[in-house]
Amino acid sequence: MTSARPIRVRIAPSPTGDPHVGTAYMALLNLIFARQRGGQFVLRIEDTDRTRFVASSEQMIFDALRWLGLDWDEGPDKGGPFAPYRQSERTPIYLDAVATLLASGHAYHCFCTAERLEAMRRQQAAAKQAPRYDRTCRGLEPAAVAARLAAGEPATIRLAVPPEGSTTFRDQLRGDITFDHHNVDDQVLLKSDGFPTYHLANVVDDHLMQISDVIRAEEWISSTPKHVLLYHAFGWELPRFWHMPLLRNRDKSKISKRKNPVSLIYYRQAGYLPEALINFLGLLGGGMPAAEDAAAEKFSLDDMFARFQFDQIRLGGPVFDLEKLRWLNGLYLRALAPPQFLAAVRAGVFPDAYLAQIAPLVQERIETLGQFLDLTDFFFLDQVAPPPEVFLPKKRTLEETLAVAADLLAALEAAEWEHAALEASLRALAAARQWSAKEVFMLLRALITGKTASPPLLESLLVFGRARSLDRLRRFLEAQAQAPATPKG
RNA sequence: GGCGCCAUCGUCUAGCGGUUAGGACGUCGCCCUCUCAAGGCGAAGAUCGCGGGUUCGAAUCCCGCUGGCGCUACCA
Repeated sequence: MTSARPIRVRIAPSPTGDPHVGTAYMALLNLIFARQRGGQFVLRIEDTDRTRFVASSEQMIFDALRWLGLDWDEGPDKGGPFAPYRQSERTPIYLDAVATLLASGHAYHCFCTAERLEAMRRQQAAAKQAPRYDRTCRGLEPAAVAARLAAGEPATIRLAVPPEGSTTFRDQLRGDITFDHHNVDDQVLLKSDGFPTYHLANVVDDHLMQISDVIRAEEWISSTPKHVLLYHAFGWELPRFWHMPLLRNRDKSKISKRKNPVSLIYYRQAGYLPEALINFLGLLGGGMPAAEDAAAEKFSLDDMFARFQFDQIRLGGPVFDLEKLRWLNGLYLRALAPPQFLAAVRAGVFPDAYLAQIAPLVQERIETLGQFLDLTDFFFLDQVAPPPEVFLPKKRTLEETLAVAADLLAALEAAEWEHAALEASLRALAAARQWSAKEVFMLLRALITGKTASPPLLESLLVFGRARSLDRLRRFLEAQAQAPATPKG
């Protein structure tokens, strides 16, 4: 029933921040799939959410994936037969698709405001009903719609889900999955800002770019019926769906930056070798044949092309275990020839660009070159472990200080990584906690540098990097949670 | 709450009706050794989430339960 068509797969990251380890995982799986079947691997940038858009993100995604050796055949920076590969440059296509849907009755205009929708959901929650669009606008007369549109009233366009029946689709790893239409929401397809939502853009582009196999994370299973409905509405052939297990935190929740370093930038800066990270990712979720000893756990991307088995994938979400990654990384590091190792040290811990940023911070407070490392060691250390004498402000309890440290982590996560924004955020935190700004800055200094004296804090933070700063705070809090410091004196 | 997915040592996994349930990380011990690693050897660690079936026989098949997770946005 499915015609044999060329294998084409894709990853579709959203440029909303640091490149994510989950993106690398999906890229790896897609790349393997494509290489094993002589197919093409496409990179498509899904930048349809203008509120979360981060301009620098796209380039970071390119860099991180290339660093890992997960290169693509077609993409925004390479072009290809289905360009453009950036969704923000494809809006006419989506508008066109939406017009088709409107004409065939598969979609409709919705004039409900965000406020009304919110109120509706609150009511539904209070009545213990499932939060779902109540279809107020679904029955609007065409003339009324035209009039309101003409009057300039903002509108979205929603998918008209059939009121009865159900949609079944085949997941290649799990078999058939059925969703009753009563449980499928009339999803917004086109936002009032004129940009499509994921659901529309993704389906339209997968079809236009002739994607044969959609290999994506498990979190998409519940929206797949909407996608299937769209394919049917357009009369398009369905791709095969492969939903991959989700990477997890230690507590089994979906991997998140709050509980794990998830930024690929972090792994690169913290001195992980791309081969090791790729190897580790390949170990997760089954796929590779069982190892009969430790040496067999080590394998390359080429080994994965040769031996990875998609039908062997385990469906339970694997915990992302840093301990094992570190062990693997050590394996790779120790296997390097001495000149390669030296080169790795230079590139990984003392890159010129990094040193060039650090040097100005200490030049004016230095007397001999020998002091350089004394002043800057925290930039190079894997972690620092300040004792309570260092991080605990006088007249503050350990409990309170740890609470502020947790606030600090949250504040830095939320703040834009830029001097003024960081400073404002720290001062706001101090005010909220009724701490002096000095105390807050001192605490942060202690946690990041491990010392009470350091180069300028904010400047140091900016050079040290967001990913590593957050990780350092997180690890401090984790360590304290496990073995609380005992303040003395 | 609703819907969906999932379920083997702490973690990653092998296992696909008959195994002492295998390997790896981590942990612990011993060896090596000026130290620490690495390396070698070894140990502890899983009544295969629970309860019913099917079967001569179930971690493996079926059902129920429980638990975990995901989705439940004009985010992806």
